[in-house]
Amino acid sequence: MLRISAFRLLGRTGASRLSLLEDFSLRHYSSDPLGVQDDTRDARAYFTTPIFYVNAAPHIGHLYSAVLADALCRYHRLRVPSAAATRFSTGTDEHGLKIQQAAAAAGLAPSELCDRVSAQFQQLFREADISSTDFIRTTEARHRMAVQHFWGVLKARGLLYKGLYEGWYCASDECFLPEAKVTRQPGPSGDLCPVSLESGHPVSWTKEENYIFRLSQFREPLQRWLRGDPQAITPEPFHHAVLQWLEEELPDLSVSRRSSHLHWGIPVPGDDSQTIYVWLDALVNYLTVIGYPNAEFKSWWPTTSHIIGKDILKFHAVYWPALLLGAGMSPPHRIYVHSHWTVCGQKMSKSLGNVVDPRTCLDRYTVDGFRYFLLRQGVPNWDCDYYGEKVVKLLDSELAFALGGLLNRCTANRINPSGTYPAFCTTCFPRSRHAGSAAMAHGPSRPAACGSLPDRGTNPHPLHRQADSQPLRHQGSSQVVFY
RNA sequence: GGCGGCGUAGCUCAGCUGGUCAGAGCGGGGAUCUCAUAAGUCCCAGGUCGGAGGUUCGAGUCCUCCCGCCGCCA
Repeated sequence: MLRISAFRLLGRTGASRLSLLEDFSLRHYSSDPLGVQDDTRDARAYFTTPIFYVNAAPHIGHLYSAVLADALCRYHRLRVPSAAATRFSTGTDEHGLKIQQAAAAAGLAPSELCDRVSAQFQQLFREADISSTDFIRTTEARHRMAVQHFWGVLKARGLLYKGLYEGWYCASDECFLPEAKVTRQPGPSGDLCPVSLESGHPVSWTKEENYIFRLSQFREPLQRWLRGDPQAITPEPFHHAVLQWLEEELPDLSVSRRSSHLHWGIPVPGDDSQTIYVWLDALVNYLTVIGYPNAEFKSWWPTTSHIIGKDILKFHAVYWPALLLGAGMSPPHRIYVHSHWTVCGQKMSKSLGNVVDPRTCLDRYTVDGFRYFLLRQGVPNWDCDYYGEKVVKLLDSELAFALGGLLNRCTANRINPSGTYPAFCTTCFPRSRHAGSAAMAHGPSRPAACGSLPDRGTNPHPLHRQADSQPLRHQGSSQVVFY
């Protein structure tokens, strides 16, 4: 879809904004992978990525979420150009036992660790040209206030109660587990130790008093919400998956932990012995950003679209809507779910050593190139596979040869001696923060602007590299490339 | 074991709500251009739409059974 629309944009002379938007609305691209049929057209829209846990450096899955959200956001801006109509939030999730433990291991205060890793995410998103309007960190004061207020609302509505929880608890995963999800493995001393069936992390029998959220009460309202809005969660298989979860028993949710064990978080209002469960804490960020609990947030909620990975579907499609209903609010307008990227057919993992550094990709394939690849080759419904050759071939074929070839022909002196070009529509191509973006080039200045682009010198296949092991070379040459 | 999702050209995927008896990109084969970055343009081959039944005037699309993969529950 991007190719076609880019083609059309380039081909048009003096395209007005209105006719352009009309054109878009008239076209029927059934290949649109996200099923974006924005039925709240001309309304303001608020897009969010998940907030990313700062226990590790960002990977391409994080970037993929951000790029998807960015694309949706930019698309909405094209439809509704007013600066006040679109809002896009991303950020970092900075509370939790893992952060607490990782910081201790590194000899840092948790806040120092958070500052470092959050900065990495911010840097990545800047480099990737993610046009978010907000970046939130759950350690901010406004967030603490929002969460505590939200808690107070739930409490006032009788949806929280103190309960004694007894069961297996996994500190690493920060969750309680039913017996069925626990297995035994040989421990260091040879005896069998209980571990999580999923993660393999140790679990221990825990008996403690926590605050419990009456999640079970929302099983039917959640079902009604989803059945009443088949588009609430897309793609459709994920909608089905959530409905299936709701066919089963939905037990109440423990939403706090002992402060003596977990102190890096937000204390329960009026009870310092308990810390608010990190997922409740994290999910409220979506409200914090838009001003909750001040009344202003209502102008952005619920016209909200969450872009999430499938691994956190349950939190966003079951717990979060239930919490919102409990607090007297509507669930989000849309939840767009994407799958994961594998690398050469294998899941990324540190132990395999195949984690792909997104900043390396942005450098190697250019920012727009890698963004294009993620959007063009990504299929939300399925896990998609990344390998260097695939990226290179796609960019060569579609950007360099097809689109780039068109540009070069149009700008060649033999073909266009007067150097006359249509002006770029600035609505469609807002000034990029990246120097050298071809979109900046218009009119006679194009050659000069494009001259700053990486060129291919004498190498006929500049992006053809063996298994993304060699970086693109920049050579001094008068020839330019569209990227 | 129960429930749910998925299975479309060599590869990656569109094909939503039954109706030009299936398309795109890549890959493959052929032709052509030499203007522009040794690239472009055009044409072609390639599909038991997992298998078998059924409903229907008509099914990739609906129903049943079977096979395979994935997920949830037990």
